Amino acid sequence: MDKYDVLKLENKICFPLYACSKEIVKRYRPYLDVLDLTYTQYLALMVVWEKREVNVKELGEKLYLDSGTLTPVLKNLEAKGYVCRTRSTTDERVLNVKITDKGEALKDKALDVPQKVAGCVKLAPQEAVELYRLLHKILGNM
Amino acid sequence: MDKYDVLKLENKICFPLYACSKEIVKRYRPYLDVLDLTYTQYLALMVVWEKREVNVKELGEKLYLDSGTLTPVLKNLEAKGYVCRTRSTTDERVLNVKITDKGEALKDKALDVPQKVAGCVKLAPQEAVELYRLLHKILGNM
DNA sequence: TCAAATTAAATTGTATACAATCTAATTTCT
DNA sequence: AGAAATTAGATTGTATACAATTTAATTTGA
Repeated sequence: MDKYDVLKLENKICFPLYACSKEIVKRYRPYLDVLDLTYTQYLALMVVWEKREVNVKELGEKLYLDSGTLTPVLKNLEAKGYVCRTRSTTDERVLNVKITDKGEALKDKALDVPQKVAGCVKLAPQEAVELYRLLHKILGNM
Repeated sequence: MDKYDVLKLENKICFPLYACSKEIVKRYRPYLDVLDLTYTQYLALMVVWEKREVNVKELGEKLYLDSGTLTPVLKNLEAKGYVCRTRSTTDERVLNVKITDKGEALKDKALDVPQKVAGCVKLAPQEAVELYRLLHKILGNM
């Protein structure tokens, strides 16, 4: 044990988080490719599917993303016809993102994606629950 | 509970992993800014600091990154004078990345980064150990 | 009231990520 | 030996991420 051990990858929590996240996102790809969606587009759609209408600020808070990231993602989803973007009439600064019929139809095609990806995360059920709890504890504290 | 609940953010393990990873990486920024390093550059340097010399393939396996990502990162680190990149004499396909004196000097300046960032991950010690175990279990299975 | 401060998105610039492809070097196999 | 297959990096193209700045709209406060 020398003083440089703190600089080793194995001794960190951030690196496995980063690596795990990337590897699992990669597992989504084949299933999302079929739907012509990227993971970020899929994340954004999940929120719009649930709320039917949401503004960019709310979406950013849910997804931990800012408008610099979301603007092109949402323009892309609009170009594909899954959402429409309209300024709020009561506050022109606010952009509302609403699901379209085509976007609603996509929801049914996406239903089996979670289950298919879940197969590659081989944790016991109680381990998944614990991981979920720990991640949300970290997120809640920052 | 309807059939669309599987498409909610809260019901997934991947999204909190993705969000947690990004939020913690963000916490590195102020400390890495001082060293003129990005998180990815810092990750790469950690491996080079530990092994002194490593080729791109080995580095990619350690970091779960491919040459498409690593090539520009390593060129950047070379431009800053922290590493040098030289082709192996026994196999011209292989590119060796070696720490320089300047890179070695940077190691000491980076020593307190982990501790400073650790403060924002407010987990009990045994929770951090468990999180570490779960993440490596997932990584080991994929 | 109306200038100053704040806010929501968009834009700009830099740095990843990664799939797909390409190139050059090395191995394998007949 | 020499063609075919494999391998290591680099390149190309697309899509994030995010800090910093900008723009336009709204709210605050003297």
